[in-house]
Amino acid sequence: MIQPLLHKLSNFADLSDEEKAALNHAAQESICYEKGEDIIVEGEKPDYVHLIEEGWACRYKLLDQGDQHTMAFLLPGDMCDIHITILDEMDHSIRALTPVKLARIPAKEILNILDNFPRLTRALFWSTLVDEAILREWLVNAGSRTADARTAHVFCELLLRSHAAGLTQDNSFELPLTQEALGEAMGLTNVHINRVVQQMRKDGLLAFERKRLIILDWEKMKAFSGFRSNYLHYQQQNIEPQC
Amino acid sequence: MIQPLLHKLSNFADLSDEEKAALNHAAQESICYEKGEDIIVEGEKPDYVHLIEEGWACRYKLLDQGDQHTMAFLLPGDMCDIHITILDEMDHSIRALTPVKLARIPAKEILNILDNFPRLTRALFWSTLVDEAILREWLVNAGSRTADARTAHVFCELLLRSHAAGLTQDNSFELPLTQEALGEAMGLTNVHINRVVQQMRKDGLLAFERKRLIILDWEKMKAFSGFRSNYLHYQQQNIEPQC
DNA sequence: CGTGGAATTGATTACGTTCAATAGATGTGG
DNA sequence: CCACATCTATTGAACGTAATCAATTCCACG
Repeated sequence: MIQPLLHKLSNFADLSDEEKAALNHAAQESICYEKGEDIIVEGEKPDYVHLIEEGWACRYKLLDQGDQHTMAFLLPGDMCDIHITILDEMDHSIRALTPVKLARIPAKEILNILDNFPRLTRALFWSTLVDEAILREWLVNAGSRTADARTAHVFCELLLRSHAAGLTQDNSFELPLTQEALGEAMGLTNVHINRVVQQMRKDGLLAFERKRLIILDWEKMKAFSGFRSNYLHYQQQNIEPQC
Repeated sequence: MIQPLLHKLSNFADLSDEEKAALNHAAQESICYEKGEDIIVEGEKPDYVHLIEEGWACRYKLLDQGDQHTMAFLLPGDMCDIHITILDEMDHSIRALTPVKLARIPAKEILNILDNFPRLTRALFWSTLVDEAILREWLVNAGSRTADARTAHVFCELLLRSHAAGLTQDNSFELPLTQEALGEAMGLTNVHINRVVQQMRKDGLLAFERKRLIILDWEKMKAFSGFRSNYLHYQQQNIEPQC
């Protein structure tokens, strides 16, 4: 199923049934990975483009001393590696953070879409540019925001992205990550993530229930983290929740 | 003149005379900005795509408290805002760091290239994906490297990028930035940049002459910063200098 | 009910900031 | 060509955020 992708792209343009069918046709084959498994490793040149159907993954790089840094969270509806149609090889790796189900789209199917479905092509290009915009915001986050504001900012983003993929209930979404995995994305230790999250709970900003994150006070979260949603480029109204 | 862009794209593919002429035709009109002037401001939707011909610029975002974060350095041959062909509005601003000369390419000229010059289109898409890869590396930099390694890493990158644009002499290139401007990109204060640069000079890694940065020991710089050039996706040989 | 991963807490350390002052460089007008 | 103004680089001292190291508690799951 490619519902999350369709749901996300609908934020950019209303796709025709024909266009939806083309996407669906391309994403026939599915493949599953276990939690913790590598989907693509730096240096590879895969023949397929991967689309997340269920579960979470991350982009990451290994560093000299053996530790690693997460550069992106990939959730249902996100493309993992559309770059490989152009670039020589992957410059980073992708790993399953939960059990994931992926659509394997043959590169030639993507090229077919690029040749024959201009509006769909623009929608995919839009999605790529949004990914780049997210990267810019994460860079600002890492470089100029304090640990607590940074963490809150990513939570705000993930709520809206989950919402765009049709995965929210009210102001909550499934966040199936350990504090350690969060830390690797924020450039913080699991210890410090823990303290930051605790403080935000005390302040009534958010709550956790199982692996579900509930944003209790959206306006406060935005103010606290300096979050502005413009970089996500959602054109739809009502993208922000009411709390 | 679009020499720097052609020089850079030659790292991806050998363009035909016809393709070069098409690019040249698109980039007829030029415009100059003073040092410190904004070229594009967040929220705008410009009608032209800007290409740097001479000088340096930067992408930046303003933060709550009035300070700002630089997300990219743009040097000759770099496109500022090819996104605006798809996205609704700019989610960040671009400013001249030195006096700059830009080519203003009408959006319709870009669309013409996209429709009629597939190899050129792929070359431009390659360039966009490299920009995204640089962003990922900067994110790792900001999140997981110490101030000195981070600074050295960016210097390594700028040497190779300058080289790709045909702007190096031996192992040196013009770096027309204040330590404050560098700091805004690294998420460091000007004071700390100063100390880091001084230490690297003492260690014989690099030297400054006017506004020119000379890499004295490339291998040491790479080892010190954990720099690997793969993310720049240059396919040409001899991209790395001999020291 | 026991086991192992995840979350939590405490104490210490270090990297980089902040504030403040000085020195150097660059540019401009008289 | 000098005097002044301004921007940039440099240095010092104190502070603070987040890392590190080390335990302990919690919890999901077999």
